[in-house]
Amino acid sequence: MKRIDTHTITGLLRKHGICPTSQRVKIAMALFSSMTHPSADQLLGAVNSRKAEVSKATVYNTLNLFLEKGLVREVIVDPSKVLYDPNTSDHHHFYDIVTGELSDIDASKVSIPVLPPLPGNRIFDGVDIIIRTRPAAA
Amino acid sequence: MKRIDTHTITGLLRKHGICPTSQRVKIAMALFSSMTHPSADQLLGAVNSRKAEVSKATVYNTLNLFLEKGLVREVIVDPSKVLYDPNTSDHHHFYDIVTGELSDIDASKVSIPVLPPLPGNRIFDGVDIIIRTRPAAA
DNA sequence: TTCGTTGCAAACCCTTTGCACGCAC
DNA sequence: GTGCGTGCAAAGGGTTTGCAACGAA
Repeated sequence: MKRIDTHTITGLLRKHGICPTSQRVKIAMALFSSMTHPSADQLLGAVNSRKAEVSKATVYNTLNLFLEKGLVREVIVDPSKVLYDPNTSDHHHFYDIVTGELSDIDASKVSIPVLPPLPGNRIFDGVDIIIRTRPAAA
Repeated sequence: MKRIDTHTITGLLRKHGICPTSQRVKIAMALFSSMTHPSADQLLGAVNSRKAEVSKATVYNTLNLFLEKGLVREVIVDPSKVLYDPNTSDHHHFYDIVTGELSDIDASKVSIPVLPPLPGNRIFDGVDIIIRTRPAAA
């Protein structure tokens, strides 16, 4: 649980061209202080843990807005739900296929030496590397 | 469209411990001759293109069975649907984020030089590398 | 007969959408 | 007053499940 103050968050939102309404600030606070990769549903629960403050639709809309504005990244490892990654620096992921746990890998540790030629008339957009693991004990 | 005969498919199914019923053979034929990465829905359409031969539930059940038995791989790039990859050899993917097209990259072209240390008490299961692209023309 | 497989429809879950209300400027 | 943001509920779409019918050994 990282300590993040409201002022930092509102500044961050504004810097990305997002009007910092109270709901958006609450969602951003939950996301950036989590240090994990929460799903929309987990965020909804985190924000409303004390009392209902934000609706489900607003969480989804807000996350899509953050995504569009480059404030968060989407991590797609489980077909049943999308995870959101508050870390936008260059990095990759370990994914435990049994527990569903996701953790970061610094990009410097797994860089690809040579980018293969892109097919057709395409331009590079990014690379996702997911290293799948399983718990060691049977 | 690869040429694949029924006999090859039934042998393949049996080798993986799957009883080759007529529906399963049809689904496997469609999948292995496609040379793309079809979704469950596309396979359903392909198998039933002439007349209804297999139900939707059977397609999903069969694909999950194939997955479990290691006959196909799952490719998760789009949260809205799972794609199935008949190529189980070691390879990775280009994914066009606009058109949704997926194409293979031979593993030798993008190998990771050093595997980073796994977190906690985990064992390696595999690596997925997805190189995202966009069409070049604006 | 017996057990595994199939088909249908309904259930499920996550996510998106439509529309009215509310707040800020 | 105008426009964006929000909440609610309903719709949407892919996937799974329950159960009866079916089919091969």
